[in-house]
Amino acid sequence: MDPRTPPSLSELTTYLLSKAGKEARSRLAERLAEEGLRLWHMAVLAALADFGPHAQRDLAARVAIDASDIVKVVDDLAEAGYAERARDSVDRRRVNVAITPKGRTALKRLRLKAGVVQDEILAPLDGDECDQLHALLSRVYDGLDSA
Amino acid sequence: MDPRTPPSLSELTTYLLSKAGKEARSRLAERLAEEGLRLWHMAVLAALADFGPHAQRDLAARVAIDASDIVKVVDDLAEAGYAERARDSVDRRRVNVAITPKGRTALKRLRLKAGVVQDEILAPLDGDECDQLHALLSRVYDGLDSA
DNA sequence: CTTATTTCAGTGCAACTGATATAC
DNA sequence: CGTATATCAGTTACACTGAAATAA
Repeated sequence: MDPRTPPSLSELTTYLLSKAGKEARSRLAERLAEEGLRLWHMAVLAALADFGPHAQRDLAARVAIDASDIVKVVDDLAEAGYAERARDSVDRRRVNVAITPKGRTALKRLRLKAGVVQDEILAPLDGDECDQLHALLSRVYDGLDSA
Repeated sequence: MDPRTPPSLSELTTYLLSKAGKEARSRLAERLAEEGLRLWHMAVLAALADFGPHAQRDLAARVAIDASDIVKVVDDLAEAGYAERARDSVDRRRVNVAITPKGRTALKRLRLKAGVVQDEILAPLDGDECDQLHALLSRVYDGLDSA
């Protein structure tokens, strides 16, 4: 039997969005697994690299993960030597998390992997079209919280 | 703390793709839950409406779900009166599944819901831009199996 | 005897909920 | 006291694996 997608689905932009997004995520997850990492590890490292140290709670908000789930992610990063925890000296409830030099090096590798996956996924498009897609998706992404 | 997304992530088209897709999926799932249905139920109904009756195994391939997971989906659709099972008379291993008139009516409702969600998600874009996005994503989607 | 289809039982991962301990 | 943070335990949903039952 031919495996063509039902037109009622493929005519939905949101269906294509969902499928392409899922595929991108799963391919990147595969690559990250080579290093024993998951997607959340990369997201957290990126947040720490881009915005500096965070309290764990703020880290969770930044990458939109549940506060109860970030504990294990930071555990793993600390164990790998990619991040450091330190009790906040003024508010001793808080645990500040910072990226280490080793973490920055790892993040560079992860970004390379992400670039490779992106090139695979966007292979059907030329450079201009990739830019167009990125611009359109940026606006869609920015509009997500409001509605 | 401001919850801005780390630029290292938002500059990745695949990140935007993944996030927008996930949001679209979860919003539609919410709407379908109002009818006691899930996303797979809609996908299967769409496949049956677009391509006619399928053996269960072919249905699974069509919507890219695992053969062992489609059993419950068809169970639910049959129980709701949206689909009918019938043993194939020539190959009695096969169970042929067909959509019922009631199923078609239900699918129309589901499509309306999907349209509403899509309008929400794509709200930042005008009509032409929606068309552009759909055209770009179609080509990305079509390229997914090859690489 | 091998293969195909359906079905069920179990595993692993991700996202969320609820409860607790500690500190403000 | 009430609130905030971090942590842990348990729940649900989802995708996949393995195996059994039936039929080709």
